[in-house]
Amino acid sequence: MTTAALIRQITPIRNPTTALANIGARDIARCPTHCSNCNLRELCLPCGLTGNDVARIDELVYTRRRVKRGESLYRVGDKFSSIYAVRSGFFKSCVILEDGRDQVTGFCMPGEILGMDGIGTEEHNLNAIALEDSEVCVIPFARLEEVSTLVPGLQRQVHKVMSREIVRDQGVMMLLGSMRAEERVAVFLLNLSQRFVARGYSPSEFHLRMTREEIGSYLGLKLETVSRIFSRFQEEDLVAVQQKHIRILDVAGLKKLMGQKLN
Amino acid sequence: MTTAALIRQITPIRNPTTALANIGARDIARCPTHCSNCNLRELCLPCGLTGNDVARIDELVYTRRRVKRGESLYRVGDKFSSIYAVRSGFFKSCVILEDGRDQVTGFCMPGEILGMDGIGTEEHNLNAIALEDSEVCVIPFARLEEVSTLVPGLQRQVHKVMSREIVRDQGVMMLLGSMRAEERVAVFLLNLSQRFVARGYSPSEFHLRMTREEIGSYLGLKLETVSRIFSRFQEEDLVAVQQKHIRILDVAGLKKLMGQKLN
DNA sequence: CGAGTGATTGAGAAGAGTCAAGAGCGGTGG
DNA sequence: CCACCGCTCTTGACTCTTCTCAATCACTCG
Repeated sequence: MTTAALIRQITPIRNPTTALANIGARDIARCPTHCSNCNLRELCLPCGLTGNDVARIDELVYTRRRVKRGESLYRVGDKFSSIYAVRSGFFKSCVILEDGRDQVTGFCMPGEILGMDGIGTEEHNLNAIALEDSEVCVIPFARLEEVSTLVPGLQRQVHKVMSREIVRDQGVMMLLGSMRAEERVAVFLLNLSQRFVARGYSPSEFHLRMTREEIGSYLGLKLETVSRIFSRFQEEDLVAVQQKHIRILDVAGLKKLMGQKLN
Repeated sequence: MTTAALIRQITPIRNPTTALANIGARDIARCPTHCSNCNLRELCLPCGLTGNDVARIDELVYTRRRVKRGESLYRVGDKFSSIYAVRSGFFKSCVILEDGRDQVTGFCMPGEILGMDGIGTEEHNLNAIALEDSEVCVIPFARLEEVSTLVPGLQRQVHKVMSREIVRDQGVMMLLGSMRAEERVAVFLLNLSQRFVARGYSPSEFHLRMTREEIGSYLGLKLETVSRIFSRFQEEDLVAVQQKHIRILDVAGLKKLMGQKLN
């Protein structure tokens, strides 16, 4: 990466503002960046905290950072200093093996936290790459730890967020370890749907931000297999697929595909 | 990511070099229950803490619990109250789907931490089952959090342990998502070997505590496939397998198996 | 409008799964 | 001590899912 690109990337946004899932740049400049005003707060780090404690987070989260589509928020080996709350946009995290194999380990949407892979080793173990122009709130982890010692509720919340990440990963292990291709794709779609609902979007109709190849990588399948399964689902009237646009027609049908497993 | 990193990664606690020389089960049984005296302290929760801070953990960890082979330390749905440090023995963690599928999500050996799957939801999301008669130190999590607010080093350590668990899981996702059966088994063996070394055991000769079926479940393979691959490795003089007794003959050869297929 | 990605589809190959038989090991009880 | 049982492991033959390779189509962007 060039220094210029690096500088652009780490340039903080000076005038913090309120979070609305799809506000334009002009609006951003106008509103303050405070968790207490952010409409993602119920999904994000402050979730479950009371007004007072949220105010303590406000002190922490004063920087934002934009990441253009295709650029990375951080890369393997980068020094770890902060975790990030996605404000808008969409990310994938992935590792690249020396032989070139690239494994997507997760997708991240607004209100979700990125970067916890770096805490243990003090450098990042994953790449986080924007799948569309995105914006994140930068949460300096050392300061978060400091404030956590003063605000037990916040400490607890940090632990919960990390624990959920562990449980989530183990869900993916289950998916990769014991499900057939059809089931994997069904789980993937249903999971996306759920996450969109939680953000106030339609549960049944959405745009995939990632390519078939990225989906395949995440699910441990080849892109052709993903494509074939989308086609098969379409034939069976479970979903309507048009390139990246997905409409889920039969949630029950998709769920039935996977024995019983509900996430 | 390097192959070495991957092998390391699926190890729960990346230990800091200080290998412990030949601790046997008998020695462990003799020492009083204090982290500061424990042979495993360099691998376990206190790893990296100074004498003073370790003393604070001593106050926390006053209970131990024995778990007989085949019994569970905790089960899905149990109320979460503590995390556990394995003192002796061997555990697997697994989830069981309604349709009977059973996915092993990890194996846990002395010095490693179990139970962090429960923090987020306040109940456990996994089953932890002893593969041999085992003993764990019980660490009440609420008290750990309290003490953490007073001892920044400890808070940091808790975060590191959790983060490593996240990174470990992502290593397993990589394994399940993009490796062929042979590679998976090779990584599995090399990883076990590393973890035994860190505990002062032979890197090349050890007993598998788990069945072929459990290995298969963990690696996303059927038990027959695991068995066949062991046989193939034996034919190629990479390892000597006799039921559960494993001798690794050619570490380099096993490592070479990984990364032969480009994507 | 054309170039370049990304997506779909087909045919054939390969890897892993399934089913089944039998061997090895360890414990139990006659 | 031996025979038997139950469990785990090994091996073979066959099946089937998923991958690979390749051709073609669909969109997007300049």
